[in-house]
Amino acid sequence: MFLPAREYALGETLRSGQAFRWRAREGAWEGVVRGRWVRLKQETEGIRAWTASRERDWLEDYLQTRVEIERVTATFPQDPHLAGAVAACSGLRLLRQEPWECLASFILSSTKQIVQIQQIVGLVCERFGDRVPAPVAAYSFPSAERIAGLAESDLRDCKMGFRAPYLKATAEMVAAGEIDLESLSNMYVEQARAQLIKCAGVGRKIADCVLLFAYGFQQAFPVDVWILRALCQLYFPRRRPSAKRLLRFTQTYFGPNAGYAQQY
DNA sequence: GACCAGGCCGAGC
DNA sequence: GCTCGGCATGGT
Repeated sequence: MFLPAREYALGETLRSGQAFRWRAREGAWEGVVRGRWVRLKQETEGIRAWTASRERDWLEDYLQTRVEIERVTATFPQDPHLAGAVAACSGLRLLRQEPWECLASFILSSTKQIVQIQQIVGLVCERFGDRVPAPVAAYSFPSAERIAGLAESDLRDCKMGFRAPYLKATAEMVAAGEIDLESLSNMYVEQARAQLIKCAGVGRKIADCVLLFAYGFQQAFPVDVWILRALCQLYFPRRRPSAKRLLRFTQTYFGPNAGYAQQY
């Protein structure tokens, strides 16, 4: 099928560190979205997709192809740093991922480099996910129930180290219904963030990643070590802003689409 | 061998 | 309230 999309940088989007399961193969991108294998290829007027399903809503939703990116970047503050970033990454989008996979993946992300996160997530899917229909071996992301039922050692064997008990505890909370991931989309952002932070291994940064990459809360602004360095260098040169001051800056300066600004 | 990587948690001020 | 060490694992 074909998804029309203007100004969409597929490759940049899929390897921008928001999702960890895409692989480049023969000039296309292969991955699994909500249990469906799909192969994507950039074309001038949009994105070509090969997949078993004939429906398209799930893929348009995931890729956010209907978002008019110029309307988003137009809300950014006038600022040479941001203008440079927009020019350098034109067409970059935020995806709309499945919440559980996003939450679990970012629990596994702490103090790991992206290649290693990809490796860990890949192992988890291969070992505990289900095979999905595809021309190559492909697996779904294992459900919270599935992970909750595993031994911590099974998880550690996927090279996730000290993150294993966090992932297991969070999977147990989700499986037991102590946190309802579905319901978060109907909440205010602060309320949804407080829910996520109840999970083991989830603090402000990981919560904001999930709010932004899975739920589309565009005000969420994940501050990782790299963003922190960039903010200090670009906006607070030769000063030492407190964490509180810096947080307030991210929540006011960048406007209603701060999360997009962060990604750029 | 030392140091660091898309943090979080718990202890000690 | 804030700061700081510890936490696995793999790569420079």
